[in-house]
Amino acid sequence: MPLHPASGRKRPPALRDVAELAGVSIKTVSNVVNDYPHVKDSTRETVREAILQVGYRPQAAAQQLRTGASKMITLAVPALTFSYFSDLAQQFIDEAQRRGQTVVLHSTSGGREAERTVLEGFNRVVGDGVIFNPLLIEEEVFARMEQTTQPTVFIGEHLPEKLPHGSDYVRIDNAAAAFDATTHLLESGRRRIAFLGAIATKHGLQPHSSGSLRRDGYVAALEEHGVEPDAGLVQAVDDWHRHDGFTGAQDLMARHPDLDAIVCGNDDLAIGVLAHLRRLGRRVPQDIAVIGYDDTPDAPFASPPLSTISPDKHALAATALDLLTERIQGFDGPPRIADTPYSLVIRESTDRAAGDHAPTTPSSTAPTAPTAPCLEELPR
Amino acid sequence: MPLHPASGRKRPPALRDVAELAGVSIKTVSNVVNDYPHVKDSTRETVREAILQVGYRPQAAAQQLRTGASKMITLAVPALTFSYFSDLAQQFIDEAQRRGQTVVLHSTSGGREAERTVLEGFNRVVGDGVIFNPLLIEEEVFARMEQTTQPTVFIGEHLPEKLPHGSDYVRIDNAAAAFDATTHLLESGRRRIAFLGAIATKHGLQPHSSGSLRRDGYVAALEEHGVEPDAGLVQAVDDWHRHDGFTGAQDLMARHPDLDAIVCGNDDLAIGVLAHLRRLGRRVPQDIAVIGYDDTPDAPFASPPLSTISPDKHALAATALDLLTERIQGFDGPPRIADTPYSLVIRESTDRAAGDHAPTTPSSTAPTAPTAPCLEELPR
DNA sequence: AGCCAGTTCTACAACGTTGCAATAACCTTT
DNA sequence: AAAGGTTATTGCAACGTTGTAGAACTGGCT
Repeated sequence: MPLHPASGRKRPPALRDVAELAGVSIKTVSNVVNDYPHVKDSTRETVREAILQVGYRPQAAAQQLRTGASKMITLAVPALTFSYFSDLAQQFIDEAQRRGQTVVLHSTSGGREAERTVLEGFNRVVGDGVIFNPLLIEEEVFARMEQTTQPTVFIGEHLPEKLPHGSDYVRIDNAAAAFDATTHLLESGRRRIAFLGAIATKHGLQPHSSGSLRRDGYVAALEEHGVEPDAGLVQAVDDWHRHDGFTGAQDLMARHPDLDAIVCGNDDLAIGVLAHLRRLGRRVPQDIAVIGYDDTPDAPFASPPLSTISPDKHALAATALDLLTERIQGFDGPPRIADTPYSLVIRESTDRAAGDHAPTTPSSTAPTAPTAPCLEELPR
Repeated sequence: MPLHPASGRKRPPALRDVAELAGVSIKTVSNVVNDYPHVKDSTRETVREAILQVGYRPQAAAQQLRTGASKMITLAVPALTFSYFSDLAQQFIDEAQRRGQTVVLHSTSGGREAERTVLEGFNRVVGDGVIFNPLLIEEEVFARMEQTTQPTVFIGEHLPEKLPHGSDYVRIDNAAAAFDATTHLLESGRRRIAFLGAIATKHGLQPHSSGSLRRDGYVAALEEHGVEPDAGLVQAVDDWHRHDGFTGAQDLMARHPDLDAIVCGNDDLAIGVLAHLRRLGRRVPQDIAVIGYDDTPDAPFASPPLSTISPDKHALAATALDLLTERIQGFDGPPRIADTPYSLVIRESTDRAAGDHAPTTPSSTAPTAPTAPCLEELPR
């Protein structure tokens, strides 16, 4: 029972222990482990046995120290309690696993300090690069950064004017998506359309947050269709949880009982909105339409099933990992920006003819879910 | 621009670089970084400046190699697309962050192979210990394991007869919780109570899965109240997603239109069930009661708000980390089993008098959610 | 001056791994 | 039987860090 010199704890088996047992050099064992071709078959066999016998497994730390690469990447998102981020995290984990990488997960829990820590490279180096979805961090903090301290890919909507050197950015064109969502409502005849989701918090308004971008798309669509935007129809919320949707709808409906549609900043908000409308006795979609954003797993099971913008999370994850990998492998060009596709998913919550047809397949993103004998339409 | 000898990539600043700039020894810099007390104030200052100037950050890998500890722990769960697991993961991340630890997240995505990989210690050592929530792994695989290859804490319900040496187990008494849930229904006068959630898949039935334990509690409660359990009222499902709840309810209601309550294996299933009942025009809770398990963030926003078993996820995470930390610090006693509390949360879906009172506060688990000016009751 | 007790700083070694270069063993071919 | 080539194996050094032990100072006391 060998002890670690510094800690006094049991030391896990190392190459040395295998080598001793197999009667070969440490390097030979290393060669076997790494499938180096020039090893005699008989030796390889002996070593393999010894490995099993002592239960050897390579120490990632030593490999990283020696090779300079850890095959680990850090993913920093606000909080897994948002279904959008837990879905997204799952995509990253799967995609990384496919590439032989391991994901270290950091949650900034929406705290500005936590985000700054991420941006400044944490307090220690762990992993080869970072994928970071900021929410709150101020633009000026970005601006001050001349360059990143390790390969970094930003995701999300918090676009700074100028990315730090050494970083890339993968986004979804939020304004365009919100434009499409709003256009869909306009084309189905809605005219009094509210927007729920501008963030006005104790922290002050976020100029580049997804809320503002989506609102811009909403406004643009109205203008394009000759509908005068009304600032009173843009409802601020404290946060983007279901709960905020509920109270937001409360405010909105009290002030504007004549609304015939609400564009929501995300699905969680929309689900809260639906809950309030149900309470008011407003029928969705007959009296009022509701559309969300994110296509969370809840959306098809909301009552009624929720129309929404469905970002291609898989493409987002894959693209971000591609860019990050290039950075890790030494690419040192200027910051790149990649746009990722999205689609408009129309379900019952915006479909006036609902209940008559609409065989919508809920798009399940769960990896193990069967391909769905599925749920056609759900009554409200 | 120093290159890494083995990879040819840029080498991040190390203690050496700081030492050179500050004109002191490497060890002195190390002492400053680690707040060793016997350092002259002036020296400390010089070194601090040099650290900032070169942008030094400690390399976790080298620390781990030297000290034998990485301050990282691995969390392996089936999939973050289940709200239960994303909530739980968030709890672990927060709690670990509070203890200065970082979480490496593995997703087994329900695959048996992936789970076996976790159990066998992955292919390389990363982090100081593992928290593992198995779903599918066979009991015999556990039984064969004499001892774990690194400190391990199991969570979840898949209790093997005998834990491997070096591991602990934190669980929630599933049978008791399901017993309580069922008793609640019985006491409010329900008699034709079905159970949805036994897993019967291509993989075969899972003897120790949470589904079976919960079913056992359900059966026990019926017996205790003199209600004859009816095997026909136990409905198997392929998986535990909302979708499966929908189709499961379909089967169940077709065969037993007279049901007056359904106990669901988890909240996602229950939400699917609610969707189907709405479609059938059954009123919940007047005609039929539905109760879930997990208290996911959706539950209070379901229509109607869902009664459920609320496991104390925070206690679960904290306990698991406590036990794991003890193992990491050298505790080598026999396997321990810890039970974690749960509570029965009664919302509208099981409350016959619903709509009249019931000022239920949705228990939001989101870290940033305000303490709720809240949603009283929601109409169905 | 000489000595001790503290404080401040440093040299060394080792953690487990792998790239490099060198050696040793083995076959061919002359 | 020696030269040349290929295959198999190995020793060395270094990645960045920190525990240990000890050296070099400082100041206060006899």
